[in-house]
Amino acid sequence: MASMKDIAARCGVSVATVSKALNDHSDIGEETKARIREVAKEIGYFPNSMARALKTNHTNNIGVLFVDEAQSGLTHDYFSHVLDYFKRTVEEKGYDITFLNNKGQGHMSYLEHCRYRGFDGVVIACVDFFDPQVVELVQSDIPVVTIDHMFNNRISIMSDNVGGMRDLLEHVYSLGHRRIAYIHGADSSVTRERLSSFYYNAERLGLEVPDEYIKEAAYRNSKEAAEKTKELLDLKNPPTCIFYPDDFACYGGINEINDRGLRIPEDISVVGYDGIRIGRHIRPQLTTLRQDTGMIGTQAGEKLISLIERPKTTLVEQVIIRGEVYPGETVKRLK
Amino acid sequence: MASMKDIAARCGVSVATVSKALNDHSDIGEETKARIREVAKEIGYFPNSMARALKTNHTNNIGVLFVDEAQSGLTHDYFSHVLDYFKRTVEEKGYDITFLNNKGQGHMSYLEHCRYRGFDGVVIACVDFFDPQVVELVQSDIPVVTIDHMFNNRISIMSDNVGGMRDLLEHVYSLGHRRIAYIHGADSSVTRERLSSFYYNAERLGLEVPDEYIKEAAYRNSKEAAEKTKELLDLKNPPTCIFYPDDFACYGGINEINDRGLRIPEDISVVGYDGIRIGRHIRPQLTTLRQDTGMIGTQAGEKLISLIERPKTTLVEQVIIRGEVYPGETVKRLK
DNA sequence: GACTTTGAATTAATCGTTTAAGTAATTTTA
DNA sequence: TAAAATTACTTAAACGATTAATTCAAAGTC
Repeated sequence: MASMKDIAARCGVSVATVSKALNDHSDIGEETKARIREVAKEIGYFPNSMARALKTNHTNNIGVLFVDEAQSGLTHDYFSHVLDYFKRTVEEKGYDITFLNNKGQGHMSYLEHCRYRGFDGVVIACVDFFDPQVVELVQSDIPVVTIDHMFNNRISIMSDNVGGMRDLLEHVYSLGHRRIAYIHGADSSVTRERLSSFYYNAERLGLEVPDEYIKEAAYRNSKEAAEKTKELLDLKNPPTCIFYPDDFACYGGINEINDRGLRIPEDISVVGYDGIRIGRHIRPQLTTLRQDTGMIGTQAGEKLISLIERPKTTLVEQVIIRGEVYPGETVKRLK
Repeated sequence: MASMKDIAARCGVSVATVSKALNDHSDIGEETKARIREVAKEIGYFPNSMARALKTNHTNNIGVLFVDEAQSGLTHDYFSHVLDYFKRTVEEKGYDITFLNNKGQGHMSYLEHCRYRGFDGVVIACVDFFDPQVVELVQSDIPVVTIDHMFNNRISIMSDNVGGMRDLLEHVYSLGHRRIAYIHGADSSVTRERLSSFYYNAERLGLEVPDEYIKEAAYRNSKEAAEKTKELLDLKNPPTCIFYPDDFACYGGINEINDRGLRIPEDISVVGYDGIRIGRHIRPQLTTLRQDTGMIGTQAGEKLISLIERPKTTLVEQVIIRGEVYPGETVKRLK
């Protein structure tokens, strides 16, 4: 409400002087600066972000594109934690975050929406990375950081799926398991990484992986996971341990197993992926790979701001964030 | 990037004409309008929201204040769903949402942050409603909708805690339970509503509620819930059913009960609150009160937009959103 | 003492829109 | 047919900031 004009009037100087004083330019006298700053505080002045953005071409606002299939990514345990850390990181540096969408006035595309709002940068996660609108946005001149998907010449923050799957497999192997099945998620770059790591490390460890041990079920879909579990349990030579697409889906498998009167982990072992909070609060505690959402969100924030503020000197790279095996109680030590 | 100036140049008209044509004013000829619209589409013109906001004093941007204790409310299952629906509702009407915070540049208060960004309105949930900065914001002239907390002369959307607790109690009563304990959450207006409804309806149903049946444990804290559960189970005359602050906390109680070798619901019944998604995917399915996050979020969005666009004719009221008992499998039918 | 430099401010243009007020041409009205 | 009304524009100011260019006085230099 209070503008520079008000301060200028009260101090008997021009608006330009006020602007320069508040931005601490060198060509304003110290006493004048002090007086202006005092009056500014007194009348509760804060700059108008729109006016400033109009002139400076930067808004201190970051666009967030998190679009889950049906939902908005907000209700996705893994991504909501990532977003939470991202938010805290950028807010501390004076940036705000606004959700990107393509549903609004005039059906703007994501890129158009970015220009409309003048976002300084964008973080993208949890979307269909083959959506033409997403591709268009990534290829534009707007600073972009993607999470869990790589693009050429763009910064991405990647959860270490290859290492995570290796660690999980080694963990389970070290507990004596040799017949391990993997119900993987729907096709995506994340799925491919985990799956190829699974095959690679299984071979390295000398495990046999019959084709019928590999199934597909949608992420976060307990029903599909239960169905695939049923198929696995019905095999002549069933696995001793089943890997699931994620923790949520894993509970679908657990239900199916319990429904058959089998116990976990005594009769069969299960392994999730993500490390969702509730998994540590329900018995038996889920054996899973805890993805480091804190580091992923924080790194995404820091890299994006660096890219915005120092485009030349910011290294465009893929940052790999390691996860950690959470031992839990759902994998039995064999013999 | 493309501005009205570009369109004006290409069409050989003034910028004012372009503005009026695109806003469909009546004093521009139809053919001219058509031509301008065509060129606008052709060069991919979209208005600059900052410039427009500067002039019109409205941004089509809504501030969201969701601040959980440690977290940001994003990782809170109940609120993240509410926010998700809120987001969809307002985005469809051309509004964007930006998170409010007081951590940024110059440590702006929430209200200052609102003025800085020029939010057309604000939705508040999941915060400490006694925080002076929150109070200041609510009392300001900015259109506000609060969720789950009432302020005088302000619109609020309230989950029906009184009705929810009544329905739960009646449900459990109808299954034959007479000794019902309640571990309630930390003090807040929500807690008070539920607790007083618990007492009121217990009396109405002729239930005796000994003081030692009422305990307090923090929301979403499975450890505290487990401790209180232990105290309840150790009573000379333990309850046959325990109510928890919320679903998440309920799992703490379930663990404690299982650790004692007691079965749910055969030996003791438990009841949560919220209706979190995972509760329907883990056996035994939680008996709980499903709060209607969809309706709460949607109503909050619609009322706020109404307040923004039609301040005079928008009824300032408390909208109560009923929940629904989800029967689940954790309450035993007694005889 | 005339000339340059430095310091501290002001002026004016600009960012991309919106909109009240003005203008010129055409049409309507009596 | 002259005055009034309508149509279709343009001009110019404004929103609240930033910043290049300018001014003017005081101080420094030779």
